[in-house]
Amino acid sequence: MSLIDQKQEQILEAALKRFSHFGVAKTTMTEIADDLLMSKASLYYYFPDKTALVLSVGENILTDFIEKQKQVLESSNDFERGLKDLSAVRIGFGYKYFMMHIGDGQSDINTSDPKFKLLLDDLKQKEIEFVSKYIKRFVENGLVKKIEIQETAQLFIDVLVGIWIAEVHVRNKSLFPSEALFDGIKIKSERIISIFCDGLKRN
Amino acid sequence: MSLIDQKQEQILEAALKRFSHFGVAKTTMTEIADDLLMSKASLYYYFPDKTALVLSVGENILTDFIEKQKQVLESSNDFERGLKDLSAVRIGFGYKYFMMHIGDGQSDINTSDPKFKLLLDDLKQKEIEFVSKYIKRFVENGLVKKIEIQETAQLFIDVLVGIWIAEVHVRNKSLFPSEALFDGIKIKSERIISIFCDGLKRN
DNA sequence: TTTCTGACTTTTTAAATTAATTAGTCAAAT
DNA sequence: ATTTGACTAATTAATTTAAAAAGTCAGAAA
Repeated sequence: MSLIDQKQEQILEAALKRFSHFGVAKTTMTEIADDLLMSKASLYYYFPDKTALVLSVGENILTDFIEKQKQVLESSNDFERGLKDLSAVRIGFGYKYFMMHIGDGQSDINTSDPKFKLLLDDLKQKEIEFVSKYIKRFVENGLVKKIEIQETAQLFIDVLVGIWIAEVHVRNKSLFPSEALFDGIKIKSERIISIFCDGLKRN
Repeated sequence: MSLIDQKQEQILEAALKRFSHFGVAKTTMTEIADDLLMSKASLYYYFPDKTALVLSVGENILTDFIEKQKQVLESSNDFERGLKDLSAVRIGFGYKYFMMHIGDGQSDINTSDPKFKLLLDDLKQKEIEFVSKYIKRFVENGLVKKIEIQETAQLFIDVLVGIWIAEVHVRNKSLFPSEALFDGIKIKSERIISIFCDGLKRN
């Protein structure tokens, strides 16, 4: 890894800490520079602007997010268990990066920026991809009905997102999320997953 | 119906028109009075303040909302069809009264007002009640598994609300809802309802 | 030559001030 | 008992001002 890459890594790390704690809007470039004992101007030597930095941090998180979800599904042989574990991973990430409000509308991040749109579209596409792949395995297994796999995968994710947003948006009036909120999301998600899986079972 | 009640009805009617069209915040008491060719002071003779008027309109809508949903379920003998029709009623209301943003967070209405909370809590309770009653019929029929009925009813509603909010909140960037948005909600809701029903079917 | 910085300018956001609108009241009239 | 014009009080919107943050650059340090 080149020296310049190393420096960028350090910056990304420092930025991530602040972003995930305080959100993007409440984090200034000066603060990040100070954390690293460097000048703000140096920061701008490694990243052309704040957006690029945010985007880079976002990419890292989403790559990790996708990877963890893939792993969980690939290592699961129990259809329902796998989807519940997937849900747990998603909720874990949501909790960890809650302050960044990635892709939930009330975002710090300028979601209208086409670069962010691209990132989120890519996320969505990949999610549908690996969930589809997972479902396909169990269809071929004969454990799951022959269904429109892509549509079902999409629907599954939509339902998880729906429960997430509904809970955060409607119940969570207190700006900061509580443990209880996430527990609630987890329980509800698992319940619907159970029924969902039963609904897909081959009779 | 007494004269005073008649006047109140007229006012409620005029208020509803404005509210559902422009939202509560963008409707002034003067406008409502003008629509009725009466003075604002007269309005205040019949309603103590704007909140009371809004609350009264809200009550009417929610009563109607509950009633229509009940009817649909009571007159259905096909489990899945009934729930899909229920969904259609809900989406219809959501479309009609979208500008009022009833109970979706970004509300015009001061949802922290305990009187509104009461109204929405009551709605929720009644919804769980009639969906539970509906499910119970089919459990007793033997067409649906023996399950935790109340929890399942609640979950069902949560899923519909989730899909609704997720679509409106994430996809609908354009303040005003499009027909396409509601079509999307309808399609997704119906898909998940199908799987949901299959998941609850007795084998 | 590559990396870094202090001092700077520009842009954005927040706070304070002012103006306009709206909610709500009331004495008097119908 | 009901209605209203003329009023005040409270909220909201627009404008201005001040502060903070983003972003630049000539030149120093490695």
